[in-house]
Amino acid sequence: MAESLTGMKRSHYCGEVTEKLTGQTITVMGWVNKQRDLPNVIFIVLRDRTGLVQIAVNKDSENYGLAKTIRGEFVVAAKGEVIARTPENVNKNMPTGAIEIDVKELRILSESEVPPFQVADEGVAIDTRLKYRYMDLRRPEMQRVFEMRHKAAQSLRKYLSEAGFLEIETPILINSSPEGARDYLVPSRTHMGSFYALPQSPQQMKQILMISGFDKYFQLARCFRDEDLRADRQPEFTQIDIEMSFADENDILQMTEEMMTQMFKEVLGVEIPKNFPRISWQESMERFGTDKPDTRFEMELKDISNVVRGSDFQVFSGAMESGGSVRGINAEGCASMPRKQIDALVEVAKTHKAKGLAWITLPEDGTIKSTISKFFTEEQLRQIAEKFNAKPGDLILICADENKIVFDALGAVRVAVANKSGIAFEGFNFLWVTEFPLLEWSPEDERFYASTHPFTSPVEEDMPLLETNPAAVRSRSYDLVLNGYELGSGSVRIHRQDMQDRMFNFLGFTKDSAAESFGYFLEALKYGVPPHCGIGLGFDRIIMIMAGADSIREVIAFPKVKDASCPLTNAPNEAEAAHLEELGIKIANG
RNA sequence: GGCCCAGUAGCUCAGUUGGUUAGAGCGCCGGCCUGUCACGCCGGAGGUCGAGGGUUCGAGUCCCUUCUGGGUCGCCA
Repeated sequence: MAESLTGMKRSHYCGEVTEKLTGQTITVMGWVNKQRDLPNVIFIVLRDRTGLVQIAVNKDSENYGLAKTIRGEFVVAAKGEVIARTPENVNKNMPTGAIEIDVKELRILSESEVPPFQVADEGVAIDTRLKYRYMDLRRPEMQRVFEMRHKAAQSLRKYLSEAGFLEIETPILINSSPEGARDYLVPSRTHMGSFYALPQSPQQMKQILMISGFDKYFQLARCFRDEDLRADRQPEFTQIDIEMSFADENDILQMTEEMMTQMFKEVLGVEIPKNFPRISWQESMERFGTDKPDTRFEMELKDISNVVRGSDFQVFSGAMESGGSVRGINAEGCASMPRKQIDALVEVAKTHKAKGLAWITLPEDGTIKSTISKFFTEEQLRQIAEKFNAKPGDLILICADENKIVFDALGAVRVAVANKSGIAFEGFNFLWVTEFPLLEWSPEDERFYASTHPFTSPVEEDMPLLETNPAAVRSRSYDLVLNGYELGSGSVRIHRQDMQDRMFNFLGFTKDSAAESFGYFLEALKYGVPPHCGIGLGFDRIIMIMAGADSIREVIAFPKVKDASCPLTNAPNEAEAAHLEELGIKIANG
């Protein structure tokens, strides 16, 4: 039977019991990691969040009978003397392996049914782990992750506080915003038929805080987006949300760099080189085919449009005639890649709407082979290879199409090749990608939308293009990228009413529709707005990369699965009829 | 919404060309074992092969549908 705690007080964590405590009487409490029942003694290995320690109950002990009944995952309190083990009995695989606790008093604080899986097990399926997340989280590696997460949050708070930022909470129940991700809606009881929305980010509230005079703000803000999940995307996540006034992009970038390097140093002990590289969005696309390049390896894209111009190969000439381009990458040392693997790369390209890939191989014997040798002489092929600085043993993969498709396809193929060819991915390569296009054309709606949000400041000198070539207008925006992941983005905001009006006007808002969507915000813009800018960084994603995890679920205590449900709580669940009625809600097809 | 992958004991998995009573390791239960530490030894329990339908003399295995999970495209200001 489980007993109460009365009279026992934990004096040490399991992992803290070292040889220095030899001879002392201590009390530890924890979960039973393992029980070994030998003829004359029962060993129990206790676990808490600091580690493991072995306790021993001898056959002649009054606690022996109780110890016999102890099973895995029982919660146990043990008081006893720390004993130094004899040299031959030291367990070198355990940090506390030089000692054990000779139990004088033993209590079962709580019993456990046979657990669905063993805490020590590795490779348990994710849905099982999440259903019994409390068991899963007992695993030492999970405990380390959340310890790290905590340290990271502490480091950020310390840095920002010392830099003069104030942590201010913003509401979770806000208005739905017309652009951007799908909002989670919350029905209002007091305003039947009206809904709150959960924030996708505290964007407008933090800008209002700038208008309010809190010139440096931050928050570890919970954000919500009702969109499909990915390995690095959850519907509910934490953002390091920052905004500062009387500052421009240089201030934000420099501050963020300091904050991140300090955090990596404090949490991982890793020195990140100062001055993160900065490249424009345009350059990023042309060199890497993506706006979030993994720069731990090169394999950059090369434009060979000029080399193949005028060729008889319809795929190439057609792409260029319609304004596209012919580009490729050099998969170094991949000339002997099996056909099957190349086909897999072609499939990757096709996923991104490319019609296919052409390739040129340079076998070690100095010859040159290609899928397009029908259309090009050997000299022309060598000319192309030259463009890629290709040498014997290399494989060149080429894509021709409209630019967006070429970039998307080759960007994805570049990563796929890197994954396949066993390139060592080491270190933490931060970089800034700046000057994203301000606007994005939507073919379905036949109009431009703000690429980020409608408060992003354009690059001043591009403003005239708003009327002539809107797609070419750059924004004063910046993304922080780490190892191929977008950690977050930010921008200099529009702080002048006239420019904000011009943007809304361009985006097709009428005075009324703008007022309806952003009324309070537009109103606030009338009363003195400091120049300001900010950034939002995905905290979970940063921790994922720091922890070396391949899924964001590994660093969120209670994450959602693919369909945005929670295997532990079974959220979401159906509402009571009475509750719905109170809210004035009828479920269609119910 | 599309595409790809997986689903066999509590957990992780094997199961050949469609062929006898579906296996292993761990875990669990019982017994034994003079200090183990991934303790060891012996024995035992435990299965709707995700579900439903079909083909077949015969289906874990082939086909269809469906469910669950993972990845991804769309989507994600």
